[in-house]
Amino acid sequence: MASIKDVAARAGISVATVSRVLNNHPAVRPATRDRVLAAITELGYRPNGVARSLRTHQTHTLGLVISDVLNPFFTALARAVEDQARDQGYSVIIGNADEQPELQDHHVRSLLDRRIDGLLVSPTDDSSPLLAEVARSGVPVVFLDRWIPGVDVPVIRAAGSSAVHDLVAHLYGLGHRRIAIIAGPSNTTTGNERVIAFREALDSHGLAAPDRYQQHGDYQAASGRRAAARFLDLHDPPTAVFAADNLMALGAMDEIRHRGLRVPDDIALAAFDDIPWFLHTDPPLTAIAQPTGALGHAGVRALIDLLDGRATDSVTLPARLVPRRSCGESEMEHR
Amino acid sequence: MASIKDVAARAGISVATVSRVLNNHPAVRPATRDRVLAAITELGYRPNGVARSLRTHQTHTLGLVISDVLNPFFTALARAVEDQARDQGYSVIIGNADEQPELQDHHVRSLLDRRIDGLLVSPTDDSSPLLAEVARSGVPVVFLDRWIPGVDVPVIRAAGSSAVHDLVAHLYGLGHRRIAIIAGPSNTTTGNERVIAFREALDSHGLAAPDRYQQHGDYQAASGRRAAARFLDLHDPPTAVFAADNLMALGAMDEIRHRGLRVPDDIALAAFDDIPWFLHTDPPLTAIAQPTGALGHAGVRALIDLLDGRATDSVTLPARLVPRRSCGESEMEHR
DNA sequence: ATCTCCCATGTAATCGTTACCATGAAGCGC
DNA sequence: GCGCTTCATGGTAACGATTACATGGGAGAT
Repeated sequence: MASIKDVAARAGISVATVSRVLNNHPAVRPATRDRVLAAITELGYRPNGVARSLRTHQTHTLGLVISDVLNPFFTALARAVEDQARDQGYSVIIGNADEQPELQDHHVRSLLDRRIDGLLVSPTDDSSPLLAEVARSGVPVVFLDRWIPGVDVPVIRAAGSSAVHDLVAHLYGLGHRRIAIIAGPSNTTTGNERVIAFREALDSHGLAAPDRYQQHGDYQAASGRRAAARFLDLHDPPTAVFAADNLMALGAMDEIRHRGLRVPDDIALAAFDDIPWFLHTDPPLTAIAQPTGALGHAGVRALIDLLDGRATDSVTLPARLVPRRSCGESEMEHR
Repeated sequence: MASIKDVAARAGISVATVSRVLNNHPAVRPATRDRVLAAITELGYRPNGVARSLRTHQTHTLGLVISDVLNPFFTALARAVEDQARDQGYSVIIGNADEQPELQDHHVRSLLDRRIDGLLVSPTDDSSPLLAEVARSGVPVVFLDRWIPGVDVPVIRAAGSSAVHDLVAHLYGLGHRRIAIIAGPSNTTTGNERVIAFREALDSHGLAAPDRYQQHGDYQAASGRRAAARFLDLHDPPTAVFAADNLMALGAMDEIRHRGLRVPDDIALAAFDDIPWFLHTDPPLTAIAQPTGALGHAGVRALIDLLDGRATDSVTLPARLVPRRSCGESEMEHR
């Protein structure tokens, strides 16, 4: 593969000048620039990004570590991150942590070894010594969706609390009084937040929140299924279930159907995270929609601000309730 | 950030020896190795992958260019590729072409500039001068799922044809005689193959395949919707529709429901690509399942074989029919 | 005791760029 | 016409690693 030296030789000029042309430095005579450009096309030369990175200490690459690529929420998030990064001239390397802290650490280390310019992370849990150290050591880091308390980096996330209140109000309005939650892992920030908002909302309607109406899952379908099974085995099963993410909602739906019960007639179901498929499930699922694209875009912007040394704040965007048929019929049905 | 020189200084030794320890070269006295290791942990040293790559001409990174990350089939494929690559000590940079040839070229170029060791591509269409040239120039390339005729690189894909025959037989068995297809773009190999298999299957049952029962989409939901609308507007609409990918099936379902019709009572629906959500749609969708994980794994193995200079063949894996309720009731219902 | 040979280690070239400094020519004011 | 600035360009050190080759010391063979 041709190098800058070959181009220089071909154009009868020094490598320094070729480099100037490449980086469109102003001090190059137009005639020379043309000669260089000609040599470049003749040789099919493309600058070696590796060498460039070594010299400039920049890779124009961002690392994105997420918990589960197969979760449509994270897929959409990754897509948004990639789009925005490309717009700004950056590539993205995605690391899929699969909700495993060790795998997350593996990816963080591997990305740092590749000298990515900055890191976007949605941490698997709320304490990662490695991430804390990385952030402290000055590597530009931004948390996306989830974060780690005590680690001082910008956090880009959606505030679900008011939408959760709306959801509970919606359920209450449809007559539900025994409402259960399939929560996320209690060692994730999103896991906790959603539970807290949920309990507050119950409280504000004077509803009880007994322990047996709260199960913890791991954001995977199978755990949603197990949690639903526990609820349905109770002597006074809940009339409505709120799943803290889309995959657990799917699992719960699975279990409910498996028992020959119907949503919403026998039991209502709602989920955190809206995804296109929810329109097409049987019945369409009521969900809390996060502004996924905006989150990804804001995350990249924040990280690039950090890279460029600009001041960067955390961003919290609103989530909103999207009522469909899975909690019972209401007058305000949306498509 | 500490470099190999710092480690050498700290251990009172030359950089060559540190490098030997790093690459566990045998000719290092255990005592020296320990001193080096100690210095490494004290300094928190991590080798600079960029410098290493420049020197060794290897990045231990693979490029994966796919047509649409948001399509669950490709998401799962990407996931499988990443898993297998990690097992083999490689990272993956994913480029999302969004079914746009120019974006695909952008990613290919950007990946090559980063000097990835090899490229996995699922081409957006069946002719890409850039990819042809890249392959000819000796860069290790493997095609995944789709390929480009005339470009001589290994192709890893699923053979859908026998499963398509099974599907048509299934539909025929349920009494369907007017069967339509929402095909993929005719300039993709998968688009064509599925149509050909479909028409052959119709033919073998003595069924006609009039032009009005064939529409082309672009593998996106909206196009499935439009195609379904055309079929439903006919004076003799088909009784069954086969969509050549999952997103177009989704769009078709959307349109059918929008018109107040029911699947399968008013019209049957089946899709190419099985995805977890199809279990939960209303009704559960009959689909042709590709061995997605195996495809991804085989793709990576083939590419690494190529990198290591081993002989590499194309691989074709079988797809299979997964009958559910969307084509009408049958005795053999699967969960 | 001397000669080999091998083992552990050091020296330095190299990968492909960028960027600093030097250099010579040209332009300009006086 | 002289000195000074500016411009276009060249030479070359560095970025951080790997690796071929050189080197010196010790062990084993004779």
